[in-house]
Amino acid sequence: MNMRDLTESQPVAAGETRPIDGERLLSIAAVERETGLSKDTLRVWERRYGFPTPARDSFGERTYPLGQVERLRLVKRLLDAGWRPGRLLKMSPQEVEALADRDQANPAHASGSLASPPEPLEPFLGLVRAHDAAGLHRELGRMLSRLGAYRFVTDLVAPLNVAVGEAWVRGRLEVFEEHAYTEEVQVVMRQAIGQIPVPQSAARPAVLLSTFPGEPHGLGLLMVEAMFRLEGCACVSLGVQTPLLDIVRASQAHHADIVALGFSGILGAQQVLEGLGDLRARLPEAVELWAGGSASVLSRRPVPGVRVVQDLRSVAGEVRRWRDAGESDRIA
Amino acid sequence: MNMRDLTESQPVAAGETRPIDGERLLSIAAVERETGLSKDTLRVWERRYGFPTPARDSFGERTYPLGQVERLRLVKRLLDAGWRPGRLLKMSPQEVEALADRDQANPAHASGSLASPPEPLEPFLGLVRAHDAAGLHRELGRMLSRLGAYRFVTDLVAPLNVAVGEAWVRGRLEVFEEHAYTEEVQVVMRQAIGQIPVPQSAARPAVLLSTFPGEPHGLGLLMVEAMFRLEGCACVSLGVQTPLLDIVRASQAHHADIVALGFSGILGAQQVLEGLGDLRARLPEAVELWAGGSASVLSRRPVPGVRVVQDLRSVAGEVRRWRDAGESDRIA
DNA sequence: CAAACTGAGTTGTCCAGGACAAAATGCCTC
DNA sequence: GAGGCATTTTGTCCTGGACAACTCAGTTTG
Repeated sequence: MNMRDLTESQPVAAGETRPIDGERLLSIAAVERETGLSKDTLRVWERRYGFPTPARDSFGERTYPLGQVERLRLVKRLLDAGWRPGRLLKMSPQEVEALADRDQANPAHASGSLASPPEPLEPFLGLVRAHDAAGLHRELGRMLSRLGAYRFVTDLVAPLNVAVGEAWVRGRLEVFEEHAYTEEVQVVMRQAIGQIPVPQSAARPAVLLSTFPGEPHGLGLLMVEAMFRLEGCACVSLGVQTPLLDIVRASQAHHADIVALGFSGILGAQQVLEGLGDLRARLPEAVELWAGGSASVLSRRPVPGVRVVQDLRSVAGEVRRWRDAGESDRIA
Repeated sequence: MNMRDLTESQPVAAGETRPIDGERLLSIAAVERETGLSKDTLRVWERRYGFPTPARDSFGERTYPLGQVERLRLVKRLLDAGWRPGRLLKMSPQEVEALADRDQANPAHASGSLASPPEPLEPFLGLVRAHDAAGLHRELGRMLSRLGAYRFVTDLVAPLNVAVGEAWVRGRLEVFEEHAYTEEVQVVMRQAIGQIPVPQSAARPAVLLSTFPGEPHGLGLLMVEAMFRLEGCACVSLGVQTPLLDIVRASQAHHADIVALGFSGILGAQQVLEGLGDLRARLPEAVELWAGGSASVLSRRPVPGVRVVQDLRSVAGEVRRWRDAGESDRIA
């Protein structure tokens, strides 16, 4: 049993093809889970680009060696960074890896970041890389106390998320490191929300928060929730991945004035636009539909009747607008 | 635009087939998202059982009317409760609905619940049904203070989860109600964990917590985390849905002694067993692999080298066992 | 010179219908 | 009833074709 080989040394050795005797091979379903690439995509890549090249088991079903799965994960990462599969899959594994290392290489999505970040982020990234969960927790808690909930969210967590996301697409961070980071930040974010005074029960606007199915990123949701709470809104969060029909029902049940959805960019452009359009048509006109998050589709192609809130800081102003506008035409 | 029809009246009218002019139809991908049934399954049901019967758009692609999606959601719910599709799909919509209402109807999975629940659950279920998120939060917080973290988890949250799960399969609770409940309980659970004193940094055993991809249920994870923390273990949670390979890497990076995974029963039996076997083979022998949760596969078919922890209460004993056994053969 | 258009190439998803392992069920024996 | 064996059920995987949606480079227009 070459358990050692698989667990100990992990030199991100992409591109090995040999199905070593005794090596555990992955089914196409397993590869879908590990990489996030759909079965359809995996099959069509094989047909078109000649990669991956899974072996077949005794039933004629695809079995992927670990090395190819690693390479697929790398390709997926670059795909998310704006590269196109046709080019990546024609390159040799070495070339692809070199590409991932280069910094400004990303063809699209040139990060027009702020000139000077409001708070230094490096110490926190260092803790993530050092796998010091307790330390990260401690330091985040300290910053929350120092900055207060509002500035903690806008000046630290938001830019930190961007930095972590960028580090990830550049291969500076492993998936599990990003997971551990997200978890720790969530804990402190909930703490931050918990220390905001609870508004009176019938506070308005009443906000319903969630994400679409397939969108597992809940951190952005927590950040907006903090913003809404700081403005004295009544918030109900459904957590992530609520089916569309249930969002509609929940908005009725909770008498929501605003339905706020988060988008991280994982969902395809079409899914986002179709979903928002669909939801818009199913919600009463009086209920506002807000969409936010890092997904670039939102700003590129506006959906009628959907308010795009890119910056967390603008939530306050938008809530004020809602309240000002409301006095006249709302009766309830 | 018959927006009204779609948003206002929701008589759970299953089984209507007419594609009303102007009604928004769903693509197969959208139905997959709404129902949780895979595209393959939807197509094969259509072929075999004659339901659903989607219309086709101008490109020849399936378009599902809302009524059929509702019926599919109902069928999915009964499927999870132990019924078989062949029978459900041959029945008329009315028969299926009647089935959902009946109580002890469930053919398999007869809930062998405890004789007397330690705490009365009805008040909490009432708050869930009344969509009183703030009230639920308040009452849970009160119970946390009254019972302390340990009894809060074992005597209230755990049975409450079971009750909510049962109410859901019986159609007593909507999906969004379950989402709102889960979210609120999570908040209080994190609060509960936060009030447990932090162990010294090098505390042992070091526990890594997560779930497999496809397993989005994170509440159980929080409950075990509370149990571990109460025993003075060092916990690192990766949140839900971590790819297998990343669980392995994380366990190395965090020097985990125990990898604990949660299973809610959403994942298929095969996926669970294959995943656990695979992970077992990839983890060093010294690292223990614990599996818990409501998934029935765990108890039915044990995986060699995987410790099944069904009851939250037994975590304490198991940790003690680990510590006792450790003195002799562990060096580090 | 920017903005709008156009056409070629790329890419993910959808389709049909066949196949089969894994799981569940029913049947038979002890 | 408990335990082994045949049968049915059921989800997933297969092939290979099709095409809408998207990207991008080149061109025209205001």
